Amino acid sequence: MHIIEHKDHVEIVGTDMSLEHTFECGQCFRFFRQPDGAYAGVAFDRPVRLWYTPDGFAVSGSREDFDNIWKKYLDLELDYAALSADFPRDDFTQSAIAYGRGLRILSQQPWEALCSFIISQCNNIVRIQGIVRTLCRLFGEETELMGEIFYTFPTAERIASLSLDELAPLRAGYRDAYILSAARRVASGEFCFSALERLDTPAARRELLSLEGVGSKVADCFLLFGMHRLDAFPIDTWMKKAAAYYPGGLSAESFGKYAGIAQQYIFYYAKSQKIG
DNA sequence: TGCCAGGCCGAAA
DNA sequence: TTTCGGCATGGC
Repeated sequence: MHIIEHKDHVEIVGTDMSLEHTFECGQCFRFFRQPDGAYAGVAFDRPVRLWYTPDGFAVSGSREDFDNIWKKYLDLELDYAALSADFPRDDFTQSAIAYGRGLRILSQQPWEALCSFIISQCNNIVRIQGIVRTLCRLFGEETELMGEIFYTFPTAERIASLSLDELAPLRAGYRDAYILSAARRVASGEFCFSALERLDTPAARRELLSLEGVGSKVADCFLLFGMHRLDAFPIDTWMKKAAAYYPGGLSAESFGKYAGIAQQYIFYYAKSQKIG
């Protein structure tokens, strides 16, 4: 990986980064493909654009922002091709890896990931994106990039100050109460992300299950996408169905300490094949 | 129109 | 311990 600094963006060459696989694999709900082919969204309260260049891809903003924020957010220092070489050799897993080539697990902010995956339960991705978009537009802060208006993800404190009636415009249904409950526990300091960082993944998962509206699936998605616990392994109904295609069944042990990355390849592939 | 969606909760078996 | 109905909403 080689970095080239430009006036208003940074170019990264020598990676297998796939913007579409990374931003369209269902791990985040805030980035959208633009008419010019770039991906634009907001993370860490900053609007950002990413696009392909002849030799790699580019990220808007300064070299300092790239070094401090985007390099880690995009998980650019982990060699996904090398680690996925150790995954099982069955056709199903290998097809999933090939399909999702260049996919990277983002390091999203914990509160945004938790809130987003509470919203995700029993919901489809297009509608999740819509609810999150409304949440940010109504309660986030306005920001701007290249003349386009974006909104930051609202803080837990901001949401904790709201009522259920004020959340009703989200049209999130029964998830309103879960969002509000989680926001209040986070904002009060009773539920602390930095304390969670000090726990191993199973212990952190147990803590997460104490949140209203957080079960095993939401907990694992949060651990993977909000805390970058690459061993977290969301198991749900489609995964059990997908296991029918994998002799011997799918399990965390099959993929070692990168089970979370593997499950994301498989999730993305299974959706494309309409498995389940 | 009906099925389904990155589920969770509480009750019943 | 597993199973099951209910929950809000809207994409397809």
